[in-house]
Amino acid sequence: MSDSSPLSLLVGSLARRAPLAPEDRAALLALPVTCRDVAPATYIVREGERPQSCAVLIDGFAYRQKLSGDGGRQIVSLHLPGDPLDFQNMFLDCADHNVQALTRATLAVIPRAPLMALIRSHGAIAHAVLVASLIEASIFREWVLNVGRRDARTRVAHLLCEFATRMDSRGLSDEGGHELPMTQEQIGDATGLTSVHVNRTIKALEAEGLIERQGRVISFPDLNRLRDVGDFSPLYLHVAN
Amino acid sequence: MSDSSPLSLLVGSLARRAPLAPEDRAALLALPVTCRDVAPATYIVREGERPQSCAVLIDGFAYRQKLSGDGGRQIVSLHLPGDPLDFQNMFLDCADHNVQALTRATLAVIPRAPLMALIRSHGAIAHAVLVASLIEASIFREWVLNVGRRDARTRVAHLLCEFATRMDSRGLSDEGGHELPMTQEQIGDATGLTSVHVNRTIKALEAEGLIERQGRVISFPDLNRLRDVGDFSPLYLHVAN
DNA sequence: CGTTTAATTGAAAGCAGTCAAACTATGTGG
DNA sequence: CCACATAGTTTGACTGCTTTCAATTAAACG
Repeated sequence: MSDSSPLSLLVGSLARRAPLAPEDRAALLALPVTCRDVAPATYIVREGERPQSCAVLIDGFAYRQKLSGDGGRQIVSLHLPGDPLDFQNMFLDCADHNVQALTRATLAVIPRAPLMALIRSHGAIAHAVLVASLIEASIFREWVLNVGRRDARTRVAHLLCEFATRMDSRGLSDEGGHELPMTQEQIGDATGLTSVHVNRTIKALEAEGLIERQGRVISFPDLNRLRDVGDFSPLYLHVAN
Repeated sequence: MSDSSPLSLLVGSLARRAPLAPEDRAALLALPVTCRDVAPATYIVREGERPQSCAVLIDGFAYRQKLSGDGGRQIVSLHLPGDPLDFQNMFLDCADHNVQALTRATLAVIPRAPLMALIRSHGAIAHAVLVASLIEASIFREWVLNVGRRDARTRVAHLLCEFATRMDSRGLSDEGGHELPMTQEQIGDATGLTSVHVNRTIKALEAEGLIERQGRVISFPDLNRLRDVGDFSPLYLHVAN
């Protein structure tokens, strides 16, 4: 648990559902790593590229995004500190989507070769990477459902619940509130709605007392009730919690 | 390539993007396996369960599906012969979605323990499983975009293009047409539309000469034009093709 | 402070949903 | 081989959720 290394967050993230021996943890922490600060909206991975390194989110938030032919943007997932941002590109031929910083963010960048070597030589780490990517896939499935079969009110509430739950499960929440780092346009891109309708939906949720806002800090006075509204069940996140 | 084993399809499916040595292939083909025929709509995996075996689709079609609280159904992916249907449940605590047979189907059922042992002992097979699940995740991302940001006409055309492309890439297409095994209601569940609107959309595509139908066999006289309409680019499928 | 970005609001239009009914396959049993 | 039952497709009329367009207000930032 050497909190001094930027990768200790990654170790915690991987070890949460797949056990890692001290030796595995040490090997991960010994990886060569470069830290990099990026501004909001910076592209971390671009569709079509083949990155030669793997970024891990250390601080701040990021998201995955795809563009449709007519210019529409769809955010397909959100990422919290500790999340690996492009494991998949180490194993696939080229990136099939974009990754962007949502806020100002700090990245730990690991060169491709030593990380690959580590995964090949340490079965437990390979296992943890597989589990992490399977959980990510589960979240994608839930998003297909969210965007495909729920109305605007439910969709937005679901997104907020997922965010709050994931923050909580990592102990990243402040007491009494979660800072939601998204603009209403970004919430729209994540839910398949327009920013105008997101605004109306959020104001309605606020009027009902389901959420409270002060600036960009959003809080959930009654998360249980919001979970009902958002048709939210945390099973798909596969958190012990 | 012993085509006699029901698992030879799986071997081909895994080996397509991650090389497998003859020894790896032989080990896969030596797995204990039971074949099972199921009727359309049979549940292969149920949300909440923890399966003790892993089904591989040998013949016919299947899909993954989730239900929303108000009874809506969202199909989140389609599966073709050769696809493993619940690798993820070997590594996660419990199933987060349902898997159902789309048509009458034949399954090869592998007990959990020997398959796990094989994956642990053969790095190349573990690698292939990871690559397969990463590609599946890529397809989920594209579906989020499809359902979230495209209009009905584009969505349906995209689904048809994906189906045709995946069938083609495995040599499963008949000459001059693909048998589309889905009802219009199922197409609606896969695209986030109602069956009524799917019907109108499909009839419009037919009137434009983009698709042809005779009974349940659908064909694509001009797949290139359909790809334009469906905003379809096969990059996300990660097929050599 | 001034400038830019984000949030808010209203009015109008449209795409897709809902409801209901008719029609067409498909398959089954007599 | 036909009559019936069932499942799926098709069509029309109407509704409504969400988008679009446009303008205003508020907040963030250098």
